[in-house]
Amino acid sequence: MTDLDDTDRAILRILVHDATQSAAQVGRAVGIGQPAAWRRIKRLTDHGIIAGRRVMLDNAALGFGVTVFLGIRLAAKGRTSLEDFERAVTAIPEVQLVQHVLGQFDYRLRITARDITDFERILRRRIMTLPGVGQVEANVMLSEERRPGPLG
Amino acid sequence: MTDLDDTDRAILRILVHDATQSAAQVGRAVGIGQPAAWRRIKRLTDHGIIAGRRVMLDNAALGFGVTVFLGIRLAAKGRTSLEDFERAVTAIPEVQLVQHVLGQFDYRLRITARDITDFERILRRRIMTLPGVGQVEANVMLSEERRPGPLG
DNA sequence: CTTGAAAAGAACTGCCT
DNA sequence: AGGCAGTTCTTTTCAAG
Repeated sequence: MTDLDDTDRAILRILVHDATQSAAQVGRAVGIGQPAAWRRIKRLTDHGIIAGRRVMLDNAALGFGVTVFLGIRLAAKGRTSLEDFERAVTAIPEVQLVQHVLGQFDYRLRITARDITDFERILRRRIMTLPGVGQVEANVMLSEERRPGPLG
Repeated sequence: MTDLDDTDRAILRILVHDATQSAAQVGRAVGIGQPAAWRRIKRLTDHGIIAGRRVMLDNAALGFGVTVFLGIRLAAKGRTSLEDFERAVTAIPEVQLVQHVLGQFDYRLRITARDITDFERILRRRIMTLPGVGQVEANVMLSEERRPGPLG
């Protein structure tokens, strides 16, 4: 495992929040020069600690004002049913995130819909018809706040 | 609300997956030139549809191999208790995501821990001592798959 | 680690179809 | 809207302290 020092952690903290910053800006923020910052970022990327760069979309601005989290417990758990379920759930365009979990539920899904009516349509016609669905729990998201996480 | 055409949607689909691509590369992928692609990306950013750019971290590579989702129902729901709870939960470094939700639970938290022992420590000393916690449900994440979402 | 420099490429601008 | 050409900036690599 690669060991990171405080400077690496500071760099990650910045880039997780805003990856538009240049290596020079990041370097200035953490008290090192541009080449040093660049080398560190490259090392973190090469070692897979930085796993990728993505743009974040404003779902509301795209007309998808409703985000719902579903907890799904499968009725019949066989080896094949997990794969069947995953294949089917992956084909639903409104599903943003599929998490295989251990606990009260077997899967957690993040769904985006235009409005509650649209969500009901997705739930009835897409989710409830998935192979093997048992108990389904829904939580509508009101607000969300991302935190830096274990980096501090 | 800004209306997007198919080209805009194609651009977003690419950048949500990998934002390291240059405007020229994105343009080539959607069949337009570099300046046209750049102008579209800028417009999408200015209109807030692209809400930001972030690096994705590999929590496992950072030594945080365990991700747990907590559903939390507050015991006493008063006007102040929501704010007290949010303030306290925000101060826990292992909390990556705080979602205020409507449904069976009041909040959903994403927690990262080094291992299950570490998670138990966080749960007992940090989560269970939060102001107003009632019912707590935990799901340990096994795997996660992101999908393009409503864009296609 | 730093500074400085140079080459490549990406970002940005103005003009034209 | 898109394309072309040019300018400015960052990125990326180097040498040297």
